[in-house]
Amino acid sequence: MRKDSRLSRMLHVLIHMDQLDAPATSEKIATMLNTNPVVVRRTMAGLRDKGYVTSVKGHGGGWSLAVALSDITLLDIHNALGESSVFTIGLSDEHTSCPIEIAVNQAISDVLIEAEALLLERFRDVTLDKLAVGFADYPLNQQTSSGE
Amino acid sequence: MRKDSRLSRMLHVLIHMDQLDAPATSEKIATMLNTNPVVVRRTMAGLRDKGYVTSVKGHGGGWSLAVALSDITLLDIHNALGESSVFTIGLSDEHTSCPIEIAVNQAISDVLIEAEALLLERFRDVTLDKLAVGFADYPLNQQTSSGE
DNA sequence: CATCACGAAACAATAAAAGTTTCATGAGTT
DNA sequence: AACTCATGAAACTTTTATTGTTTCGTGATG
Ligand code: FES
Ligand code: FES
Repeated sequence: MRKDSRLSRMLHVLIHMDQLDAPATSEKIATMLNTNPVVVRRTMAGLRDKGYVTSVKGHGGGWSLAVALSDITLLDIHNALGESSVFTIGLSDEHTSCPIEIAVNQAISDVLIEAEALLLERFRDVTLDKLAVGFADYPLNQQTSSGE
Repeated sequence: MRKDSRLSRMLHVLIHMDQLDAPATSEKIATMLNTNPVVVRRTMAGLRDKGYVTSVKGHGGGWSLAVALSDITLLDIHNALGESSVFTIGLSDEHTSCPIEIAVNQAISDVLIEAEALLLERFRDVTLDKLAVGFADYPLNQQTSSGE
C-alpha cells in the first residue's frame, strides 16, 4: 500500500525554513526533496491556505514561515495537507443491507475511530519547535556541492 | 489514498461460511464480493496458511472454516492478510543524516507506533462470533434471483 | 522591460493493487 | 478410465491514485 510522506517532508521543510532569512523558492525546496517545484507548490498551497506559510512572487520571492514553530503542531500540518484518512484499512460496501457486513464494518470502524482519535491527539501535542533541535549547519539554502 | 477492504470482506465471508454446510467455492465467494475467483484464492491463501480455513480441490470442493468463529479474532485475520502497515502516513528518507529529518520521523513514528498498538489491541479483543448476529437468511449459497 | 517566481491547468509517467488468462493437479462422478 | 469440478501457480493486463512534467499567465523586483 502506498505511503504518503508529505507530512514528514513538510515538517522537515518548515523547520529548515525557520532557519532561513530569505524566502525559500519552490525550486530550492524541490531539490531538497528530490522532487519538482510544481509538486512543492501543490503541497505547500494547503499550508498557505491555513496561514502557516506565505508565498511571494517575483524576484526574491518564495515561501516563508508565517507563524512561529512553537505555534504549529503536527496536527495542524496534518490537517492542512487534507488527507482523508490515516488508515490503509477500508470498509466494504457491496452488501450494505447485510447485517453481517454492517456488524463487521461497525466493529472495524469503532477501532479505527478510536485509534485515529489517539493519533490526532498525539499529533496535537507536538509543536514543531520541539523538533528543531541539533540542526547545526544543514540549512536549506546551503550549496551542497558534495551531495546528500 | 487507496483503501484495502480485504479485512472487512474476509470477515464477512468467514461469518457467512460458518452458516454453510458445504464448502464455498472461490467462484461463489467471488460473486458475493463482486470480484473474481483468483483474487479470492489469493486472499484466502493467507488465511489457509494460518489454519483458519481449509481448501479442497475437485467435486464438492471449496473453502471451509477450520476453527470456530469464537477462536478467531479480528487481529488474527488482519495478520493473516499480511498487511505491512495500517497507516497511509509514511516517513521521508531523503536525508537520513539530517538531524531534523531524524527528529521529525521519530516524532511521527512514535505516534504511529502507539496508535497501531492500540488498534491491534482492540482487534485482538473482538472474536468473530460477536459479529455473527442477526444474520437471519442471508446465506452465501442462497440463489439471489432478485439481485442485491 | 527583463527576469524571477508563484498560480493554474492540462497532460504524461509511475507504480501498486486488482483483475484476467492459462495450464497443471487433485478429487470426486459416472 | 474418462469426465467434470475446483484449487494452485504463474504470467500477463487493466485500473487508478499519485506524482511528475509542460505550458502559459501574472505579479514583483531591479
Ligand atoms: S453477503 Fe452478506 S448478504 Fe449478500
Ligand atoms: S535537508 Fe535537512 S538537511 Fe538536507
